[in-house]
Amino acid sequence: MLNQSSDLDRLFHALADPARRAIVERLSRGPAPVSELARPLPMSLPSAMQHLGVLEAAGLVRSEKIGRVRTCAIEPQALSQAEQWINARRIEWERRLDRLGEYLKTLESEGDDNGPGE
Amino acid sequence: MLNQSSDLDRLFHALADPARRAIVERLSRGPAPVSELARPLPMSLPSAMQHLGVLEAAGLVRSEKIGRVRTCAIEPQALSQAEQWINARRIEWERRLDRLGEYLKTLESEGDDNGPGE
DNA sequence: AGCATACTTAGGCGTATGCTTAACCAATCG
DNA sequence: CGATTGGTTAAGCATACGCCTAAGTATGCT
Repeated sequence: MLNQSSDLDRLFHALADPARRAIVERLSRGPAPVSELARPLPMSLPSAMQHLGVLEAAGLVRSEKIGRVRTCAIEPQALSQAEQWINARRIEWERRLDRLGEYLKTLESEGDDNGPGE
Repeated sequence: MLNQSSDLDRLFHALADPARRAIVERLSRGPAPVSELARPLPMSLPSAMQHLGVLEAAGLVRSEKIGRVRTCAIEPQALSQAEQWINARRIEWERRLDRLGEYLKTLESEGDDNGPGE
């Protein structure tokens, strides 16, 4: 595949799965070991670990192994990136709607009768 | 909060692809026909249409066919849902960090020596 | 009518994803 | 030390994804 998987690709992909979002939700309330993250999930431990791997690859989760326990924690910055992309889109369409509003006002005050450009 | 899952699944999945994000970015600047959305993408028209289908299934894009031209437009509300989920997570961990801060302050002022819970 | 345009549908192909079980470390515990 | 607990690796399999080409439909132009 030609895919060079950008940061956002990995981020959104990581969030596109209920199990992974559940993990993020849990970790938003505080760090936890792997087994605790896996327990509520309807799947085997290795599968849960795979999801954890995806989250870690996306930079959403950081983990450290102490003794035989790996403790996971959320990495808030990563989520911010996704938020920023979404925000940027909103800014764009809001600005566009503003321009459209201005334009319509102009038409109104000038009594011009051209159809709207879009 | 436990389950409108598949909505978010579709949403984040839709955003996890650069071609689809490119389409959303383009549509944030205003409506466009299918062919214009497809032109800049490094793929065939049918493939682009498939992406469009994913975006539409996710509720991110709405489209209407007039004559032989299908015009697509963005559906801002859909993106808001994703934003809200992300926001909710941030609220949670910020509140958690606040509580942690309070706790540490308490320890400091009381000179107590119990190990930290987390 | 004949032809171009703008999609749309159908079928197929290779890779990625998600899940499972079984086996394998490594750090405790009795 | 041997058993248990917590995690990791390996191998396999079914399905989903993303892409393609080829052919089909519907609209508009001349």
